[in-house]
Amino acid sequence: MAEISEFSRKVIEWIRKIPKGKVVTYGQIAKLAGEPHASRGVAWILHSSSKAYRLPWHRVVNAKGEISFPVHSSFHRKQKKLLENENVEFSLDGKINLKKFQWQKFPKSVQKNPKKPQMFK
DNA sequence: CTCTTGACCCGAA
DNA sequence: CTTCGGGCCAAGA
Repeated sequence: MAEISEFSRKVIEWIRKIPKGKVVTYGQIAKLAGEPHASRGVAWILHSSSKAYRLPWHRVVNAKGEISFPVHSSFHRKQKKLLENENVEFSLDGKINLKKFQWQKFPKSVQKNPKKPQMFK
């Protein structure tokens, strides 16, 4: 196993815990892993480690509930098919109803953190 | 070793 | 509505 940071390990761990029929956004995983702004790293970890760790990468979508791949891409069609096989519904626009299918690990109150250190003006 | 890239998210203008 | 920039991570050249 390659030596990876704790963050990556958490990301992989969380992804493996995604229940069937649920989807998670990149930002969601990043928050769960303790890095609210590391959604980019999450994406790359999936991209790179999905094969090595056998991760359900198809359950990870962007914040819009849409598959990140181009519509004409075979990956897009493959991911959509995998999700539909898990009873995940797509709208006509190809979007997923996050209200129903997003995997919410913790309540909303936790998502809004009263302490926001950075971002000075 | 450094530099670039990649399947992104969020907020501001 | 669109466009832009900042932020984080790891792997590859």
